[in-house]
Amino acid sequence: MKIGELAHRTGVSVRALRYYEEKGALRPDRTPSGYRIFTDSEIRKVAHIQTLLAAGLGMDLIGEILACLSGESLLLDNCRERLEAERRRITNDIDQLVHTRSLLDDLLATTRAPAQPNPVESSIA
Amino acid sequence: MKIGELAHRTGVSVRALRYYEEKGALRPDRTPSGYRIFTDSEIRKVAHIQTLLAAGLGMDLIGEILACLSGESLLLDNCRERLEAERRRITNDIDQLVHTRSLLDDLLATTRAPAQPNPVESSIA
DNA sequence: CTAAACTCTCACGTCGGCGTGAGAGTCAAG
DNA sequence: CTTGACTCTCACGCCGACGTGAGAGTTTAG
Repeated sequence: MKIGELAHRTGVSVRALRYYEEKGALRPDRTPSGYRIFTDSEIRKVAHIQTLLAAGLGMDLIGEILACLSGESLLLDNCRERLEAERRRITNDIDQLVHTRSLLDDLLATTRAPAQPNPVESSIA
Repeated sequence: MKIGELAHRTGVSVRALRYYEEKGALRPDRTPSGYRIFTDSEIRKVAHIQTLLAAGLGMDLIGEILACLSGESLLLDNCRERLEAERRRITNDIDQLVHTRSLLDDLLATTRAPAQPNPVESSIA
């Protein structure tokens, strides 16, 4: 498929897709005239990129990761260390967010407290 | 205390403290000559600002929150709604991060799996 | 064959949370 | 009174993930 369709099917802008390629996260083929051609599997990759971006990883690292994965699996040890570092950072972020959420709860509670039925928490809380 | 000491005691740069004031999150007095004068309680406020920033809230909202709190408690309903929206966003972010973390675990596992002792998870996991 | 719809490659604009001088006033120590 | 450490107010710089034209070629429907 061409870039417009991929954009439509992933909900990601054309510009963003080109940017992902620029960073090495996507490696589409080209038609003789220069148009990018993507396969269905790229849809999943785009979803992964979005997920990793949302988790705070930079495109440079994501590019390396996807390059390792699609090129030929088995990441360089170098790359593994960076991934493990990111994993630790994410765990810290989670703890931090949980803490911050209770801070917000305090703010919301101490300023007024209308009766509230149990609001069904995050799957983890 | 003056801004340099507050910076030293909070670990936040002088520039950042001035920026927080500019956004209405801090409201220091001034000496006749124009120097900002902070009280000890500002130390806690700065910590809160850092926490909220790390959780992804913008300085504009943080400014409103701290203004409400320090001015006189009881947030405007308007402000409460925004806080509750942020709370929901944070819960979503947490779920998202937990999901992303397991994605990273998959990546790290499927590419190689050396014996690993239990690495002690986040307090919540 | 033509016009609309897509796509291509530059390349500059944006936004937020500060960093980093520039130039000038202020305060404490000797 | 001077010197050096702080502080003040502009105001431009930075970085990352795109947005947004500009100008030009490609493809497809009628």
